[in-house]
Amino acid sequence: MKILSRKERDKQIRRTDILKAAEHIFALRGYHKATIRDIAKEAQYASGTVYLYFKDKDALYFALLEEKMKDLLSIAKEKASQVKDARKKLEIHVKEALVFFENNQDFFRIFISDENELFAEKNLLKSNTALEMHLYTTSLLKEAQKQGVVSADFETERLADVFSAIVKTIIMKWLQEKDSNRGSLVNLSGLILRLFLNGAAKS
Amino acid sequence: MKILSRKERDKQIRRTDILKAAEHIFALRGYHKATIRDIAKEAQYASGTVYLYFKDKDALYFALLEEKMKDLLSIAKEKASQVKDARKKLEIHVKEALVFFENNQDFFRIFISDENELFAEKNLLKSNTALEMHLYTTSLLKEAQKQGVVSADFETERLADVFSAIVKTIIMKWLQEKDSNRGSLVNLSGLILRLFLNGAAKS
DNA sequence: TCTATTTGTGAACTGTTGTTCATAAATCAG
DNA sequence: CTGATTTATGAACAACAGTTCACAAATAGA
Repeated sequence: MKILSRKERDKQIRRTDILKAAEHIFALRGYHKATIRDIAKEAQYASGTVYLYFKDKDALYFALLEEKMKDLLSIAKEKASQVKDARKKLEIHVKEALVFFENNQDFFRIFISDENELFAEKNLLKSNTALEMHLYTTSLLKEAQKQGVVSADFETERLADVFSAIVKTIIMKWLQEKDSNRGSLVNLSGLILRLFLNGAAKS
Repeated sequence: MKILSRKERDKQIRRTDILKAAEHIFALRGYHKATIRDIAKEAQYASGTVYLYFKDKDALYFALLEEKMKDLLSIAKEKASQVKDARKKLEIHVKEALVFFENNQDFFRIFISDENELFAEKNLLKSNTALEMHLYTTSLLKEAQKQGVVSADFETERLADVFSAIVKTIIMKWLQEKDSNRGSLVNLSGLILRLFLNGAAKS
C-alpha cells in the first residue's frame, strides 16, 4: 500500500529528526548532562514523544552511535576496497575518516566521549560496530605487514590502537583550533601517515 | 604548639583518607555516577563529613586530580633533569610516567576520563597542572628537535599531542589486558619510543 | 462528515543525589 | 571533672531528570 508506506517513511523522518537533535545535544553537553527535554525541544517535540520512537535515553544514544558508525565504516570499507596497495589503503582509510569527521563534528565528540565511558566503567559491552571498526583497522594493518609496508615486529593489535589514537588526536586538536586558522582536516592525512609510518625522528 | 600541630596533621590524614576513597570511587564509576555517599562510605565517614574537608563534589574532584598530577609532574621533571641527552630525557619521561601509572591505576582512569570531559564540554578551564604537563612535554620535544633527535619539520605542539596520545593508548590497552598475561608496564617504554621516533614502517 | 486509530502533549510521578543543618559525640583546656 | 570547642552524623530538603500516562490533536478510512 502506498499510504502505509508513506506513513512508514514519515515515521522514519521524525525518528531521524530526533536523532539529529540528540546528536547536537549530546555533543554539546555530554551524555549525562544532556536531558530528554533538551533533545525534545531541539527536535520541536514534547518530551513524551521521544519515547514513541526510542525505548529510553540509552536506546536513543546507542542508536545514534551505531548508525553513524555504520555509515563511516561502510564508506571507508568501500573506498579502500578499490585499491590493492596496502599503503594506499591506509591512506584512503585515513582520508575517509577525516572527511567524515569534518562533516560530522558533533558526532566525533560523542564518539570520543563514548570510548572513554566504556574504558572508565568496566562496561564491557562494546558495540558491535565499534568492534567491527577495530577489526577492520587491524586487518588493514595486517595486510600492510604482509606486504612489507609495516614492520612485522609489532603486534598488529597494538598498532591498530596506536594508529587510531593518532588519528583521533589530530582530529581533536584540529577541532580545538580557532576556525579562522584552520584549513580542511583532510590536509592532515599526510602528517598522520608520516608520523605513524616513519615516526618523528630526524631521517 | 605541638598539640595544634598534631591536630593539623590528623586533619590532613583524614583529608587524605577521603581523597583515597574518592580516587577509588571516581575510577570505578566515573565522575557523574560516583556519589558523595559512596565516597563517604568507602572512607568510613558519614556523607556530611566530606563537606568538612571539601567545599563540594567538584572541589574534591579537582583536589584529587591536581595533587596527583603535581606528584607525577614533579617526579618526571626531577628524574629527567639528571641527564642532558634529549633522547634519554624522553626515555626517562616515558618510563617515569609508566611507573607512576602502574602504581596509580585508579588515578589513570580518572585522568583519562577528565581529558575527555574537558574536550566534550567546552569547559575551557584546563587545570594549571595539566597545562604545565603539556608545556613540559612540549619543552622536551623542542629540545629534542634542537639536538637533532626529532625532526624540525613537525610543529612541536602537535608532536606533544601525538606523543602523549601514544603513551596513554599503550597504558589503556595494558590496563585492559588480563592481569595474568601482562608484565610490568615499564617494559613497554621501548615500544613507545620506537613507535614515536621511528614509526611502524619496515626499516 | 463522522468515527477509529495513530500520534503528540506535558503535567505529574518517582527515584536519585548534592548539600545543609540541628543534634550528638569526641576532644580539649583549665 | 566540667564547660567549651571541634568534629561527626545522617535525616531532611530541594532540585533535577527519566519516564509514564490520561488526555488532546491529527489523520485515515468510510
